Amino acid sequence: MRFSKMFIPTLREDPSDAEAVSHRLMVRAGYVRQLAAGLYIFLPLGWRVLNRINAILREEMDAIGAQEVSMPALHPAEVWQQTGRWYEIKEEMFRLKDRGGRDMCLGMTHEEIMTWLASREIRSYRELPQIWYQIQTKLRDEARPKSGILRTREFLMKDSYSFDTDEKGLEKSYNLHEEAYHRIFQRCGLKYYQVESDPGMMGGATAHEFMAPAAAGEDEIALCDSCGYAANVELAQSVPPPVQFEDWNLEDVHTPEKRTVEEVSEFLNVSPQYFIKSLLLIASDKPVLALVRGDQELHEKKMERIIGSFRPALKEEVKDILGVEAGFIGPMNQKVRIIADSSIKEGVYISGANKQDYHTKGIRPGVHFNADWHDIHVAKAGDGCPKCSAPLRIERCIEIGNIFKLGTKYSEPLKAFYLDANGHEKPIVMGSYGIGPARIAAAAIEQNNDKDGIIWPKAIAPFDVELIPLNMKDGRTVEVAEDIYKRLNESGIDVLMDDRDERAGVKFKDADLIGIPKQVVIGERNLKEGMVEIRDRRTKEAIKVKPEEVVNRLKS
RNA sequence: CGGGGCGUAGCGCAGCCCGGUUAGCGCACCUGCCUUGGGAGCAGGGGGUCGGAGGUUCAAAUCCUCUCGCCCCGACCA
Repeated sequence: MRFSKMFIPTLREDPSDAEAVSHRLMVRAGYVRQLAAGLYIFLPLGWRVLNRINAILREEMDAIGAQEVSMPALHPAEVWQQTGRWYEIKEEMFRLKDRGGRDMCLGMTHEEIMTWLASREIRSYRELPQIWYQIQTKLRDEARPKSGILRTREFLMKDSYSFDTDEKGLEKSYNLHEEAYHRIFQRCGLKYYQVESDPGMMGGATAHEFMAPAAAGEDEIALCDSCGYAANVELAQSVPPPVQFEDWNLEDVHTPEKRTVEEVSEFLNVSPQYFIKSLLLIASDKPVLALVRGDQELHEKKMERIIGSFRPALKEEVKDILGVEAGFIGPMNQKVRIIADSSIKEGVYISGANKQDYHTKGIRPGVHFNADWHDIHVAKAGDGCPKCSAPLRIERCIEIGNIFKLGTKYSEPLKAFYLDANGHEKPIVMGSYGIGPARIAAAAIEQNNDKDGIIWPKAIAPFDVELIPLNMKDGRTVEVAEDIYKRLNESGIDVLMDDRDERAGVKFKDADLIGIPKQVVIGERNLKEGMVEIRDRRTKEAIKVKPEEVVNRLKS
């Protein structure tokens, strides 16, 4: 491809509204343009990258026996009503009516439609297993689109769905995907982790996410370097650092105007881990008192799994229900239900005295109060690994893929049943597996860039090599460039030749910005000795070779 | 949906507080000369509903009200 014939609108300056590195560079290097919040146009370079990623996805999906299909983006409401998601999902779903007044929606995912298809077509265990996939646009009315193409309202997604006769079959399909995903992300040149994830509203029991570490990511994962434990912070467990307790006697201490753990801790000169933080929550109109250690935070998602949805109590509610101001509540002599973090089961603590301006010192859990014990704290860096106790690390990541065991959550309501060998009707056991190609691209940039621009991993770069004839007015330069261009094309190497009549500096800057991993520089200086230069975008190292050797050197 | 910020030429910005020539700068763009190994130089030129609507005023990019859009933080994220 010739640069002069390709639409590559590079920008000299950073776009003002781009924060994330990948966003900034994709706009600046001419890969994407923004149409509106969360809506992006992929320009020729960007589209090439996506297609390269998609080609890898197809190869690896096909390799595990998955079959590509094409699904409508517009869905009738009925299917979504049957699984109940029409009602569960709120503003996130784009809804509309057709001319006949029928309720429709834009597909945010395709469990319903895939299962609908299976329910109509799959009759017998002989037809199973099946894996169907699509690489198509999904639409979600995101509450907050952000970080360029990382979180958009319309996005490409590789979704696959497995259909099996039983759990064992599902296990197999799940493992096939797991392995395929490893191959995919490795081929894409990403650094990533596989972590345990929250199955959430997708239902089902087991789920994993594939996470690419990057500052622009929205997720945090807990990692143990010693045993390999890896989990999304949304569900990660941890053992807070142990505490050497004092043998305090039970007594009330005067703590005037000291309400937060920090304030009381400072006032009494006792570290926060000797405190019990008491938080009053309102769950479906019933108050619940949540207790975590003073140096820990309440994990709302974990709590929600125990008591259902809740909200923090208002100041007045605290007074009404507990009879004391929020800053002085504690676990003793409570009538409300208490859920306490397991990490405070042992020890001697300070907490609110349930009377104004007083805290109680010497509280022994199990002796002075009772509670339901659960893991309700947020795992943080330095906490002990739940498996091996080594200290955990927290890393910020971009979720690039996920795999879920759905079970029969969708097959039952949509009546996707098959007949087993004994003639019994059974629900198909399903799994669903997603990968976001644009997120792979963004993660690759986040992980591979320098002050000059993008440094693409080989497999997903828009081109394999950029040819840079420095002076298009020099006959010899053009002649040699054209010759190398022809040879590269003939040998199946994707090449972009910067044939613009621009100064050398412009071409170098653009080449570095665009980030094609190899550059071949043809300049008069080296041409005098009959040589051209092959440069590595990442290391900036250059080697001189004869023009006719370029193809072979690039192939090796 | 809560909090914050920003809308002035294609891009990046100044001007706005404290109203008053013809709305300015850099880059990009067009023409010519010149130049060709890291975003050159000189000369000339084109390009603006100052996000939109209403109001205050003799006079509004500037003050007031409303509204739309975008970004960031949080909530949310099937």
